[in-house]
Amino acid sequence: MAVNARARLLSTAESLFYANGIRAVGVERILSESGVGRASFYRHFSGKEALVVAVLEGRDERWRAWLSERVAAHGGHPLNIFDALAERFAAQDFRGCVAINTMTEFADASSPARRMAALHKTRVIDLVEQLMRDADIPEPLARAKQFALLMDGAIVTALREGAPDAAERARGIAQALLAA
Amino acid sequence: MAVNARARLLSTAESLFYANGIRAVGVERILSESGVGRASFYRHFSGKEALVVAVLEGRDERWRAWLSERVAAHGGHPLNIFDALAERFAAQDFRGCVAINTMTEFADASSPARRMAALHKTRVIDLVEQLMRDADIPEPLARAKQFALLMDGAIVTALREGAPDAAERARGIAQALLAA
DNA sequence: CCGAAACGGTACCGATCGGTACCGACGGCA
DNA sequence: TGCCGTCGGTACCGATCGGTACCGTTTCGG
Repeated sequence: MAVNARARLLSTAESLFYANGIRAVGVERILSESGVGRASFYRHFSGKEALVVAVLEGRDERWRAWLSERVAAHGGHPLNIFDALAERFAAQDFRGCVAINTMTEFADASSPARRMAALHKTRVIDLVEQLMRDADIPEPLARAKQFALLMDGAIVTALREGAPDAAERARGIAQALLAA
Repeated sequence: MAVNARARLLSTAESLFYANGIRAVGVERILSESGVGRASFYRHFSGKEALVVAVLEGRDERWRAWLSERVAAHGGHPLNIFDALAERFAAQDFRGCVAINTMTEFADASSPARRMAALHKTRVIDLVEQLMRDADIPEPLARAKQFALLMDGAIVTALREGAPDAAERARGIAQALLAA
């Protein structure tokens, strides 16, 4: 018998949510594309929202791991964040940031999904702050928040333009910022 | 008899879409809250998507008019864009940018709603570019694109943090950019 | 070797989705 | 006065929404 129903649900849901939006994907479709039975789904998750939160949680973890790895590969400097973003923006399936998309799709700021999305962003800022410290940049937290704003701006811009240019643009701004 | 059904539909839909998200608001709710009959709706709009596009169109026009006016009121310098944004972010009903929200909610980049949202952003860039020219800033288009990225970043950040601080942060970055 | 746990499949629930058809009532204009 | 266009109201459509209940089957550990 097929095992790991939960893992399949998470994987399928993550792909569908990211590609189509959360509200646009019904439970039915997740079930059919994952091959998981309806009952099994509700055995693992209390409902759709719980699945959304779990997906966001996994995405947060893996995305930050990916960012760390790619930044290190580009040299480890905070500016290399935007080199990593450029890679992501060029991907065929790029459709923005799940956390941003979640914030726009769920109006209630106190909903579990929104809280998870907000938590993701603060964790990214923590990561960036550590990169700042590693590079001996003064006021690492303030710098990290500035970079986070640039990252979000670049993500939205890349989604709008359908081109990875926004990463370079943000990188240029960040460079001017550090030089000032 | 009640008149101006179309105007009421647009006004009600705009409020509901902005506050709750587009997919989250059904036609039924727009009808009941606007007091417009079901048939009248489909007489004015070919469907929900046409209504969405019309709402985005109106929003684009009025938002840019509002931005122009507020920037002028703050002095007319491109940096005053972020003073205007700070006002918006502080509003109780602030829930990001309709164009950004639309881009994240609609996966198909070629859909009319997405095209309208993209058009809005290019028009905003045009507006910012003109502000750059008025302030005698070199390379106005490149500067406008940088500012647009900062604006989007500030909007997303403000939505995430639920506080208007992001506007000042973006203003600081923009200032450093012009000084460089 | 047997039972518990996890599984896939399906029937079903009320609610709502976007959309169509038709109705009677009211408005301004000729 | 009569007519025509706009209006609000409602019944209805098939499809899908998220969620529940129950089924028989498979896998695995005691």
